[in-house]
Amino acid sequence: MAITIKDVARESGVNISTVSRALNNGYGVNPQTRDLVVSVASRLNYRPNRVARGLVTGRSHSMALVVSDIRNPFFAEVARGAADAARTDNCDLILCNSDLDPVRQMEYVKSLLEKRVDGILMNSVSPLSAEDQAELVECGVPIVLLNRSAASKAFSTVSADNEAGGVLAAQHLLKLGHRKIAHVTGPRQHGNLSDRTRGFVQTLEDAPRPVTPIVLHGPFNFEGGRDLSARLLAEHPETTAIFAANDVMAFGAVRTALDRGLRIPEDLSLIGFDNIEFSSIIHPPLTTIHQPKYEMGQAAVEILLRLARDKTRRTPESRVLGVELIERQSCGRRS
Amino acid sequence: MAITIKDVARESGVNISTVSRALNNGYGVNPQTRDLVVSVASRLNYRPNRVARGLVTGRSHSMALVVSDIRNPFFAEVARGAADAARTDNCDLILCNSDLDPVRQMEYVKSLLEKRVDGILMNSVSPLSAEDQAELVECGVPIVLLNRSAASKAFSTVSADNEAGGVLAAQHLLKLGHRKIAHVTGPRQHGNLSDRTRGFVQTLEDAPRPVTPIVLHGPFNFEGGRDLSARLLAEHPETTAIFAANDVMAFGAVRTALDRGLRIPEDLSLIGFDNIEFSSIIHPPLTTIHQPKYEMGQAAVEILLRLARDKTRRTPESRVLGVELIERQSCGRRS
DNA sequence: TTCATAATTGGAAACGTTTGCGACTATTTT
DNA sequence: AAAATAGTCGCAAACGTTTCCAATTATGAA
Repeated sequence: MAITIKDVARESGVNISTVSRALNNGYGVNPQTRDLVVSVASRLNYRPNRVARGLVTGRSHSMALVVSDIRNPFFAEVARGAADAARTDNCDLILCNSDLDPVRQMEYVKSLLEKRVDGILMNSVSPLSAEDQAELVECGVPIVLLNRSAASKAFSTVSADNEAGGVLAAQHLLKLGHRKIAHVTGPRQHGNLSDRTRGFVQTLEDAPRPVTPIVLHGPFNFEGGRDLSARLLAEHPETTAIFAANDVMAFGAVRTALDRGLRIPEDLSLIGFDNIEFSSIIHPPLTTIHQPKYEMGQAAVEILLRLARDKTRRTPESRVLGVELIERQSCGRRS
Repeated sequence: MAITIKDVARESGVNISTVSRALNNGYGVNPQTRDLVVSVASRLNYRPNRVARGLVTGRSHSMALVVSDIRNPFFAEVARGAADAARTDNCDLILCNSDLDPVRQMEYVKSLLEKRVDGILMNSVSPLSAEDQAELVECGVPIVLLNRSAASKAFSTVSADNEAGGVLAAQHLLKLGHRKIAHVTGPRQHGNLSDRTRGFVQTLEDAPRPVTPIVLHGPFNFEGGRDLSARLLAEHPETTAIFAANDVMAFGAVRTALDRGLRIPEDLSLIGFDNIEFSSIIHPPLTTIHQPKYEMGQAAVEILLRLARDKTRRTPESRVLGVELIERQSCGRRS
């Protein structure tokens, strides 16, 4: 059996309450007995039982991260930021994959509530029914949503400045002299994607010499990028630049370009969004809009930590983090 | 405050022990009162406090995954498999990133022990000192190591059949008629890498017309693959095929080939190891040895789960999972 | 020296469960 | 009809902490 606070108390000839005080804050206990207790504890190799502590303090010192799939490099990066931030407060991070399945997501949340997690960082609540969402805001545990700034005001949110990213992409293409511009993106109802699209389209239309881009919606993945850009180039071969709503869709566009014998960036310019690691590895290295993924995870648990401490006034907090244009070699100049 | 078993007991007019029995196994309690209790519990929206339960049962229903970095796609896939397997037993998965730093790794482990996790799935113990390793085997919590079959017999292990993967790669290249073959891999002391190397080299040397490959060691990442193959091709331009010890190194070799104006697979054949998602996305799609990453994560927590249940005879268990050649378009025929 | 005060410690309740044991009732057996 | 048995259920201890409160001791001021 593991050794407990009682063993330490017996061995040092004091009461367990003294042991507890000596080992925790150390305040209000005689330095001598404190030293004694500490030495006995380390000699016995005592490790406090954190679940017992959690029972009385009400804090479990764990956070949860509910994403659609950790295999998505975007979420992996967020997870790393979140885990590192949690570690600074001795919290650990529970990983849940929902595949955006509402049932699974609620199952996870309920299980997490039973575990009394101190906070939950969630990918999305949009697939959830209104009742489920209401239950989430009522359940009492702090929740922050990722990249869902448009969602209910009841939740805290952390997101990248998606609209600004769209603007950056448009400006870059404009500056390079492009006039035949297209945009391939995910499903229409996708909140932060439409922010990107809005910033992009608006900027093109507000330009001194306005451009109206072609916008295509489809699956938010490699195949979507590949197929959408194939359709696009078949119908509009005059297109000189494509802005993809994320890097993986851009990779799909690269594949299509290669299949059609187009050179990048000579024949076709490509710009992505996310700046995942493989954007710099692929050929040609992809010009893209950098999202501060690691920092988003970090910021999210910082908010969660704050909310967990102030059990009183828990006003939701929202942060939007800046994005950045990363120029690599997939965009070329047009006269 | 959250509502507890006492509230349910009071509301249904029975003792808390009856509530507990009714809600758990349900055995030994009158079907009528059972139904009553269940309905009251759901009406009050009662959620059992799992930390209180954990305190008495001694099981926390959580597992931990300690990897070097979740951003490595290999580990992300393992994590997904582990999380899914854990979910089947209502366990959840705590994610820890060690960066292979021994200090951080031990900190994490100690923290996990305090949390009374039911098991730990670990990337590696090799950076740990002998005392630390001894402490791990002594601590009483089941541990399974990933891809470290050569490690101490005291731990359970799950690994891919690395040697067979090396054999497969060699056979494939031989079959395509290659005679000038090289192998770029990670640092020399890396256990499972040397398994791959051994299988590869042995097979080439044992062939009817034996081949002695050039073997280069370097950093186990993109830059390593890029630089090693650059050096290789500078010194041995006659090389027609390279086996990289993982896909990311292979991507580095692709970059080098492109830089030198070599076509893949016409001028240079490439074969990787891992079969991460981007292997099929990159151009040309990479021929590689598939590791069952998801299944490895799954198998690991299955072992952990079994070990957690049988607190008695805890004999370490080892499983090695098969690998598979995935033929894509980065390897060509030589006459 | 005496009293007030501060510092240190112990006792015990509490956190929310599970579970062994005994008591009581209903059912069956002889 | 009495005894044995099975089915229900309540009581209370236990899990390992933290923390409030009271008790004791040491310290300083008057």
